[in-house]
Amino acid sequence: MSRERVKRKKARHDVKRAAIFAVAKQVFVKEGLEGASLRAIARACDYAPGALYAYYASKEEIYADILRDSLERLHRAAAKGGLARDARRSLRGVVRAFYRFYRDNPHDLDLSLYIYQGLGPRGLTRELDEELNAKLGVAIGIMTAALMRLRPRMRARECEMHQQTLLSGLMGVLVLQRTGRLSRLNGNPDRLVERHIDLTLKALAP
Amino acid sequence: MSRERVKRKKARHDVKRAAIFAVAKQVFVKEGLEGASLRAIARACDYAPGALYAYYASKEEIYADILRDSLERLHRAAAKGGLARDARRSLRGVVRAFYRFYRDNPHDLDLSLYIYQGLGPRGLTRELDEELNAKLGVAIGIMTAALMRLRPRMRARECEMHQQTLLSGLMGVLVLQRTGRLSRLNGNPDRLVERHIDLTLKALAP
Amino acid sequence: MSRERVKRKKARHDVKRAAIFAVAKQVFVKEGLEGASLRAIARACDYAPGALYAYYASKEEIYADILRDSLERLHRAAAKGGLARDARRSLRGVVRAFYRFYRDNPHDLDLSLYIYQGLGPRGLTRELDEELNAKLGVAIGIMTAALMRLRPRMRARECEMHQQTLLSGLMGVLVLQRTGRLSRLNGNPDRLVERHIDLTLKALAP
Amino acid sequence: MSRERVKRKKARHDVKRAAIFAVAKQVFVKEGLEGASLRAIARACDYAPGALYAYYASKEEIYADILRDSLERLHRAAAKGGLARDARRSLRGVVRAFYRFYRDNPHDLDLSLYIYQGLGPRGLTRELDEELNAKLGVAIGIMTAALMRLRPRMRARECEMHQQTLLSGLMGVLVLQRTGRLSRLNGNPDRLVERHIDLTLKALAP
DNA sequence: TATGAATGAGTCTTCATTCAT
DNA sequence: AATGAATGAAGACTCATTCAT
Repeated sequence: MSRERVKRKKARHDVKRAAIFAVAKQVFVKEGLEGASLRAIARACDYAPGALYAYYASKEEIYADILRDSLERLHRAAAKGGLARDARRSLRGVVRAFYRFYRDNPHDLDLSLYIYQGLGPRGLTRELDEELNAKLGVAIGIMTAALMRLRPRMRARECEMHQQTLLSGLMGVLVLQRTGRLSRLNGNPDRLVERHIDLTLKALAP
Repeated sequence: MSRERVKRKKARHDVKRAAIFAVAKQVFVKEGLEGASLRAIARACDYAPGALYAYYASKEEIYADILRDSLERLHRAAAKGGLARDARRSLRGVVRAFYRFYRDNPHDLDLSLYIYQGLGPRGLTRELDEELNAKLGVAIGIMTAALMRLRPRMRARECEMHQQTLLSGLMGVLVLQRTGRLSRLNGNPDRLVERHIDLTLKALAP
Repeated sequence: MSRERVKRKKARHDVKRAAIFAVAKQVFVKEGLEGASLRAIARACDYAPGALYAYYASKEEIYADILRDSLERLHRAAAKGGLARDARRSLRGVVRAFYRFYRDNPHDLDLSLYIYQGLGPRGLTRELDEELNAKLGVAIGIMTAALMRLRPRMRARECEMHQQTLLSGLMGVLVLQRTGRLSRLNGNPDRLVERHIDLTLKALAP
Repeated sequence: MSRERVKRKKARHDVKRAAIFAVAKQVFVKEGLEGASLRAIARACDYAPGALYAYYASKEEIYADILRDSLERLHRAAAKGGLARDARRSLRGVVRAFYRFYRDNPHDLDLSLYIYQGLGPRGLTRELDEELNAKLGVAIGIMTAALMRLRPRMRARECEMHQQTLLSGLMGVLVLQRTGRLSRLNGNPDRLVERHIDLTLKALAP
């Protein structure tokens, strides 16, 4: 077979894999992770269940792909959010980007919470787990960078604390919002996030 | 059948339902949500699977009962936590109680996050949702009370904001912890919660 | 529920389990062990596959039951075969019984060969394996007894050797017969077995 | 297409088929009969699964080829084993060779037992069976020859009996060994085979 | 000749739920 | 009130085989 043909075949494969991936993501968005079974995905693709195995070696691999994709989008969003020259604006930008990403893509939040439910990663391979955690680390690193720009001499310990305070704050807002609690309490999630940022900024540069 | 007999019958029924519930709770605590299948619960009760349907219309109803119970325990814990005379200590006590409850009963956290994902097969959830939210409101009210004691003249809006800031902070810590993120970040959940409290206290009474 | 009713229920259960067992044995005889899948058995029983799990906890348990039954019949046959007063006749009787059992129930031969195919017991639990091997040991013990009656002072080592020589001889005949080789070679299995017995008897009491 | 070209094509085809066969044999030796799926073989050949169908009409045909090959190797081994001048040594050599071949290639034993259980999906087996039995006949012929050398005037009937006695003896040892029974009985397969040979030799030349 | 996607039937097992008893 | 048998659908995954390319 000519190089050309091999390439085309590969391309066709990739296109189809991407299509499956897209459908899988939709299924997962519509049905939640538990509903996004191999069968369900296959059905949505008009495939027999076995057919998916030409593209993914296991269900977990599909999940991993979805999560990978999610983390990459998060990363991009955070990076873009932290571009501002001014350090304060940069930090605010990062945190907002983080927050908005999950606010606007609530299923990504579900995903990132669910996958680790139970005691640890459920079906994911050790390596995969590492890879995904690394990806998340990179995204969070952007927040660290913004913090350090704000106070270049800050000790690592302190920086970690601010970062975790912010992260937990915004995560809490997201979760309360996602589970419907915040509306019950008459709260405004956007404002709450700003509030968390303000508190940290005040603590950092009084 | 005489009224009396009907009553007794009802009483007997309730006792048994309570017994089933107690066992179900244990099973759920030991095995987590996924492991607490109807069959598992029935087995633990020394009942045949079908028998449970005399007391609960569906598996979801059992879950609902467990969640109800969870919120009640949370409520009690929060109330107890807020008993201190001193307003600051009282606030700190409430928040800590909230936090510790979920920290020490992580399955309750799972439960409270889970129930809102995937609505459950029946229409059940609408009314249930109302009831459960009301229960949660009561628990949170305790936090409100502590806040108001600290600054009696505070406007409702402001109070809500502080309350939500605290709540989101501690929820975020719990979620990060439960999903294993916090350990990755080298964080200490207890200290983080204290930090959130400190920030709010400082904002309230500088 | 009254004792009586419990008993009857148990009885009904046992009857059905026995029925399933009988069907499973037939399926296995007709289709071989590989063909005797849970589904196939269920189909033959006019059951949904899941229904069998009310009677057997796993496919392996069914297999085990079939094998157990086979070994028990073998044991009974061997015991009956060794009843003769005269030691020589007794030995001959045992060996013949052994041989005839498998000759007349060739599927039991398949079973006993298959189960241990591959490196070891395939899906059987350790305990089960032990149990079944013990059963076989008992059956073989009858042969040992007959040998010892023939030469009461024989050393254990020697006895073992005679026993194994006989056993391997008759097993070989069975296998050659079962795989169609013996007919090709114009051989008579019955006579061959007698020959093996004769050889051993001559060696024992010249 | 010219005759020449047709021939070359055929040759090419045969070469490739042989290559596939070689790989298949390796796979089968490494993984056993169950593990040697079409896909596994294709994978090992660096072929796509479908490609094999250009060379073999079905999986069963591959198995048949492997069995054919197995019998040929057995034949060669037996022939080589019977080369000794001295008739007794020659007989002993043949039997040992037979035994050792299967002892050292236990998968060949599995194969030769398996093929006759479950006829294979196609009608293939009828003719195949003929062919394979012929092959086996040749291998066994070597044993006959050695026997006849030992007692040139022996009647055919008697010779057959000795041959079958030996054959069944060694087959029985192999089967008992392969299924783990012999170790349970504390037996030594090599010694047992020698014993069978001894018994026959003694019967032949007292 | 070879590919590799796709099928369809198969593997065992678990589950919530129903229903005759 | 309680049983437990039974269903039917679902879970992930594998396989031999076919067929358009």
